[in-house]
Amino acid sequence: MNKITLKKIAQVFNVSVPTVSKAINDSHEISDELKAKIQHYAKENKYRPNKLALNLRQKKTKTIGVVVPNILNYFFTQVFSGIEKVANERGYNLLSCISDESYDKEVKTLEFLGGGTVDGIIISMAEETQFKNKIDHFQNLIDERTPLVMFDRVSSEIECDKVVVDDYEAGYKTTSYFLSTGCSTVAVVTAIDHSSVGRLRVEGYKKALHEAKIPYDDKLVIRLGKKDDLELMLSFLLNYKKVDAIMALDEITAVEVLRIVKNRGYKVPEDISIIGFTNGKLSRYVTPTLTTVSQHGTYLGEAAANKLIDRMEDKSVKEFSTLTIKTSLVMRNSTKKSLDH
Amino acid sequence: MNKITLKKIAQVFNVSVPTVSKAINDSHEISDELKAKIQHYAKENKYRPNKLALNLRQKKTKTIGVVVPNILNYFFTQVFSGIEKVANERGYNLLSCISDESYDKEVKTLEFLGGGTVDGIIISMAEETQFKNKIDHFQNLIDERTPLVMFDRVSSEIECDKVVVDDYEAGYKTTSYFLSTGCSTVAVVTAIDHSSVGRLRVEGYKKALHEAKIPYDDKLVIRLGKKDDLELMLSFLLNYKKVDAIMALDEITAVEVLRIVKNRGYKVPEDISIIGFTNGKLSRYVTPTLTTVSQHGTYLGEAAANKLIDRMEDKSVKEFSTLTIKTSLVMRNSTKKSLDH
DNA sequence: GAAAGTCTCGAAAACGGTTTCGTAGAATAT
DNA sequence: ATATTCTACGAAACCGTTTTCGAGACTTTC
Repeated sequence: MNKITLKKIAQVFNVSVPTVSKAINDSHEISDELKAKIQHYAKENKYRPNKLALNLRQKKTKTIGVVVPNILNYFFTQVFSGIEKVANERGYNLLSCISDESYDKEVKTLEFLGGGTVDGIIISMAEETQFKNKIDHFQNLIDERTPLVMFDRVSSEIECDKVVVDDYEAGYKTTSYFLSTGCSTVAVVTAIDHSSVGRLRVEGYKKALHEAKIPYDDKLVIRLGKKDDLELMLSFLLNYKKVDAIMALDEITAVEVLRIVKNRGYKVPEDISIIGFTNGKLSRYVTPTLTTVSQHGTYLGEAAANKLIDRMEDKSVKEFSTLTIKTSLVMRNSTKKSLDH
Repeated sequence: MNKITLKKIAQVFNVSVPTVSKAINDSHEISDELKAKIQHYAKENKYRPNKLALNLRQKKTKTIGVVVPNILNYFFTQVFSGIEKVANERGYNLLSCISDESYDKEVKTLEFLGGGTVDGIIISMAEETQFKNKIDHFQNLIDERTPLVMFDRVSSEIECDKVVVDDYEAGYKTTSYFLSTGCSTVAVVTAIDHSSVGRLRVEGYKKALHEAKIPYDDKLVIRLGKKDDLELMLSFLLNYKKVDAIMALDEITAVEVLRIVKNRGYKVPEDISIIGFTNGKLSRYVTPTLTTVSQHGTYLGEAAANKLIDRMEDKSVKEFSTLTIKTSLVMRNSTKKSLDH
């Protein structure tokens, strides 16, 4: 009373397994009469070939594994939908996993995906992994010859294809924009200072300050740990100096900063301008709506998927490459108009 | 230069494949000396057993397929994390897919998951599937004897385990609460009127009205299609009658309603109270913060996963059952205080 | 009427493992 | 010295499928 297989059908008709296989696949080798009988029986009994056996035989699964750190982040859902679009178009299935920002889960997930389950993997590193800088599990994948594409949160020590956001330029562009609207004291709030992404944004910020001949003041950069209280740290900041612009390195932080700043009686953007990273839904619905940095997640996802599939399908050993995607500012109401022009 | 297999190792040491297998699995049948050599070589060359082969042999994958309609909906991400928690605890992997509310994708996804790829499936129907009421693909799964648990958006025509939210009671409770705060004209905005979930909430709404001896007025229920303009329909509603409470059946709609109502000069909750379904992030960050119906997604996910694993592991044919989970109101600032008590 | 083609099927091998069973030789017991 | 038990490995079967090849039966051809 278990699942139906070729063998069972073969027994029913008293023929061999290969014959049934060929009949079902409409091979010319089998007589029309027998084919008709077998096909009818197969349909009747809802025969479905066993995927595992098929994949084992063909040595491929037509499936891509995608590992994202979390799905509460709008950027990742965007990337994901980009990957999905391309995968669909090019005939691949997606097996998506969430590392939940945890190193252990990431390791377990990659162990699961490796060893034949998928043909290739697209991944963005978990926060904890970047923090610990443990990358053996990626190297294992490479050693196993599983094609790998890393995106956004990548490791420079792993040799593979990569797609990243130009976070350095984003930090630069955002800061410059603040300055062009007449702001002079730009602060940064980051909850991701241990990540390459966060650091690059701050580097860009420094560059913009430098160009404008504004001295860099480390006290203007709030680095939030897991248990730090944003409200408290922000009040220190506001007491420390008359800040008139804040760049928040993720969406939730941006929205929180907005709320706190408003609560304390500041007008946004008249007193303080705010720009948040990740152009998600929250930013569109808060009051005032937030100007954000769009990382073009969908496009990034598409690029990553194409890179991976290209490599999976073309075995010719090309050099690994890194694609850098520019960001753009989405203007809304938490910033003033630029004075330039 | 391809992946390393037992056969390759066997050739190196000039032994048989089973011997290598046993050596690697530390069987007592193999001499310590040979085991040491083989294990060392395997480690050195990063041997990893092929998952497909293993799964084919054991006839199980220790993997659960999860299909959610979308991940932009906070409720589903909650359910997902609940499923993940239990799956982890009980030693199962998760293979998560997104149907993107599309019938075709759902069919393709289930075809992918069926046929041995996973041991069991947890799914919530895509919007389009519910609309078209096509359920053959579910029946196929059942016929294949793949254990199936449906949650939230379920089909009454499919016989399987189910976990649902008590949407009827939720609609009732929400409406009753409005009335208890002194509201008298409660409207409903639904973008999901073709789904069982949406309809049940409206039924609950009707029951509450009936109990309060308020006649049901169909004009107070706005049913949004894909292309309908909420702003326009809402302005008709507000012109039609002096509405003082609005129940919105999903989070985005709730937030939109809030924005539109505020724009038109109404005070929330003084002039109009609002309650939204799905207790997500948006509701916490808009101004004023939104009172919402929490569907306890995480708990639901845990329950669904436990139900599925129980069935997968215990072959004794139990009756299918449906678990109904109660909602609760999360009080915030878009509603007035209850006059009761 | 023999040679050469079709047609239609089955046997065997392959994918990469695990498991059951058999067995040769060594070690132990009697 | 013979019977018995270990020890340490290999053979074979198996999971479910596809593919290559071979072969019998029947047709066609000259």
